[in-house]
Amino acid sequence: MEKDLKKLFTEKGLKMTIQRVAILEYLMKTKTHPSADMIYEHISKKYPTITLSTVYNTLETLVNKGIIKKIPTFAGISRYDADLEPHVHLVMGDDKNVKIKDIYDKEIIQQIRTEVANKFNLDVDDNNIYLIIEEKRQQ
Amino acid sequence: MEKDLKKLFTEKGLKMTIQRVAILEYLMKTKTHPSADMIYEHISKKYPTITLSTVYNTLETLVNKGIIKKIPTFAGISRYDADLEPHVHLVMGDDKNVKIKDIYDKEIIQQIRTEVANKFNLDVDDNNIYLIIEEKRQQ
DNA sequence: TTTGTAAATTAAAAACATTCTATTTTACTA
DNA sequence: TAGTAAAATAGAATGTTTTTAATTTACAAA
Repeated sequence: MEKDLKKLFTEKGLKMTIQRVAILEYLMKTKTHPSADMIYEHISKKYPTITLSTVYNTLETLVNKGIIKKIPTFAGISRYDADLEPHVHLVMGDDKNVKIKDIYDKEIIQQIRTEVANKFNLDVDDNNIYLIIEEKRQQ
Repeated sequence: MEKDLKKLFTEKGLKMTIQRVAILEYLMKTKTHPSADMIYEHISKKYPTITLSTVYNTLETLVNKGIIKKIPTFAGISRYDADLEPHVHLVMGDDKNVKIKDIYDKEIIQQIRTEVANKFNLDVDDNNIYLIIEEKRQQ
């Protein structure tokens, strides 16, 4: 598995560092779509010298290289996902409690793509679609 | 028209102030889905004493009272809309250039609601749906 | 295996949008 | 018209993310 990561990093022109491996492996293992801070909290238990800057920088690099996905939320805090299988992110909840679900249903994805995206002449990947559903506000 | 606003504010238990009227009227007039800062820039030309805090506070109040909508984006900057006609917000572009389009097509809205929202047992209004399509990243 | 160097990590500061606090001002009721 | 609760203001504070400058590291080439 480490070999696979080595290959992946090399292909993308990235050096393989302890920090990058730790972050990517954690993201690949979890299904919680963690934030940068959540990732930092988790990783720093094993690697106490890692900094939050590194986590942010690493995530940005991995996103730009197409290795992971950055998920927008209404709470102003991005979440991350290493699952590149085509799927739609459904973001729900409220500012204090963001909930993210994955929609793998190909029909739904296809419908959204053809009915909405293509209507506006957009060239989108299946996994660049985020559906944000805000819960009703009080009063 | 001012009478209508007076009625609206009173109904919602809000005092009608110059600032609130200016902000709401601007939002009702424009179709640009402006950010708090854009609204501040526009309003402050006519009312130079208004502050950015007031714009934020007012927007928050209007959102909580259901008078306007707050639109999340991937750029970490919220945008606002006074159009309460049921429609879906399609958020596109990139961090530096957010583009928002309105989808009024009832069929599309209904499809997203029934196919996606109801599948997850969500009780959503038609205009609480935000579809964020991220453009492909470089490299 | 060692060395050179570009790339990555670090710590800290800065940037940015947004919220909060304490004070002053205002809208509206009586 | 005066009293009062609500709103606006100025400025500080917050929280997330980015940037900067210095140190450390990965890895290619000798």
